[in-house]
Amino acid sequence: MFYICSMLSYTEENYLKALLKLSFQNEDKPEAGTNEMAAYLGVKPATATDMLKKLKEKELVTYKKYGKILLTETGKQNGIAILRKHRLWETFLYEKLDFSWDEVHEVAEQLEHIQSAKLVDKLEEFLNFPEFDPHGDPIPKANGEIPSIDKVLLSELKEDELCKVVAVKDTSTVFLQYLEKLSITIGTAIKVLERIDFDGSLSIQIADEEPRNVSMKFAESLFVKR
Amino acid sequence: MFYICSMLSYTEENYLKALLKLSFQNEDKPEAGTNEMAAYLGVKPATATDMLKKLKEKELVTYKKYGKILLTETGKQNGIAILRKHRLWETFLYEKLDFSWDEVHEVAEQLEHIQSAKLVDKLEEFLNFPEFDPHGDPIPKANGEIPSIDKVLLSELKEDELCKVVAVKDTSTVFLQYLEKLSITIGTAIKVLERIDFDGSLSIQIADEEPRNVSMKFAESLFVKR
DNA sequence: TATATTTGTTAGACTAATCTAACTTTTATA
DNA sequence: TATAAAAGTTAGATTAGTCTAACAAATATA
Repeated sequence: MFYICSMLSYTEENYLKALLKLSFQNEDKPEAGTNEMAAYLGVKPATATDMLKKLKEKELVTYKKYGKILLTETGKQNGIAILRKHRLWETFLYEKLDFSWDEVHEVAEQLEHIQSAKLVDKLEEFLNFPEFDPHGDPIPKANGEIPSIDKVLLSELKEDELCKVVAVKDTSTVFLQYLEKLSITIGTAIKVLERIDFDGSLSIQIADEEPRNVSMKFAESLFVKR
Repeated sequence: MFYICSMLSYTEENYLKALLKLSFQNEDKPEAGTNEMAAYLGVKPATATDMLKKLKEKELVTYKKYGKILLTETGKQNGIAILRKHRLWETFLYEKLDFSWDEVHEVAEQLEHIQSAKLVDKLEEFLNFPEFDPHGDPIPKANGEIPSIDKVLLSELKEDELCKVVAVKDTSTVFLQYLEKLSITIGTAIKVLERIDFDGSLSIQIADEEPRNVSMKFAESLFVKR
């Protein structure tokens, strides 16, 4: 039962991670299409086709011509290992090196490809076995387990409900910087004061501040816990 | 006066670093030959020739057919920037993640290629602006300056001289593990008790321990300060 | 100094990852 | 259901880094 193969290229690792992320996005059916993959990775569909054939050869994905792509168990475990590294490095950058919320991703994209089992495990220990990264996403354990947490979108709450921010759904720089401007971070308390049916926007109270209105798009980008 | 170009490939960076290291080795004339480079990098001479042409195009080295290779000022500054990253990461691994003396190099070889000016500077700050890495080698500053230190080889000392270990010349695993076995680390005090002319070996006292004999090869692999 | 040895270069080929352009299959829709 | 649109594939080319084998230049040595 040894799933993690270390002889993957930088690029192969990225394809596996992309596939894993896409499978999280479409929870019900964790498959992806060639164009979807290509768009996600910023390459042309032709390129993705070639790579997918290669990953199939290595038994990391199941795939046949014109069909959907699915990770095999081995492919999934390898993807999870990369995600684990990514999120541990993000946590390191944020907590130890004072990187801001929106700066960590880009550097972690590079760091996640460093090959050293010892490094990952020591880093995890150094960070005190964190369960969630700076964006609130769960950090897979060494055995591949992924911590889970109850969370709903802010947009799902009813009037007068109280909650705490647990994660961001949208990790774009522009959204993260907006959150920073609003002093919203993981753990911030929010109360829904009013729901505006007209456009789906919400009037909310952030911590103890003055009420403020946020758009439906905003409310659909933030995960909270009731 | 901006020397550091960030558009260097992983491989190009390695060639620059190798050239820099070779130039330290032959202090008097900091040039290198094609075969020397190739051997150092573990590639064939033909490969090195191609790469050197490319580096010449980019004005990182001066080089002409059948001639010696020399770093330009830009090439040197880029090499120093990589060395800086390498040694800072080694320090991080050793001090914060409990890696041993002989484990840090391999992982730092990978980490040194991460591209992020902010990361390097923040890491340096996090480590409290160390001047020397775990092997006692100087860590270049952000401006390219390299801290210097008085050091001589243990083999140069006379009988009855006292010294402290400041760096290792040989960083091979087998030597580092031997040092660990002898409880020698940076800062350890050593007294030369006797020089054996026959084979250049020394009788030394390490800290407060019992006298012990070490070979000439050993004494020529350790840097100390009187 | 003539020749052998060492050092370095060139030419041609390979692999991984990418592209474009043309083609094929699947799916959606009129 | 016929056809247009979307999705996916193939073929052929490109680039970076590497190799081997054959060759050329420089250096060492008899």
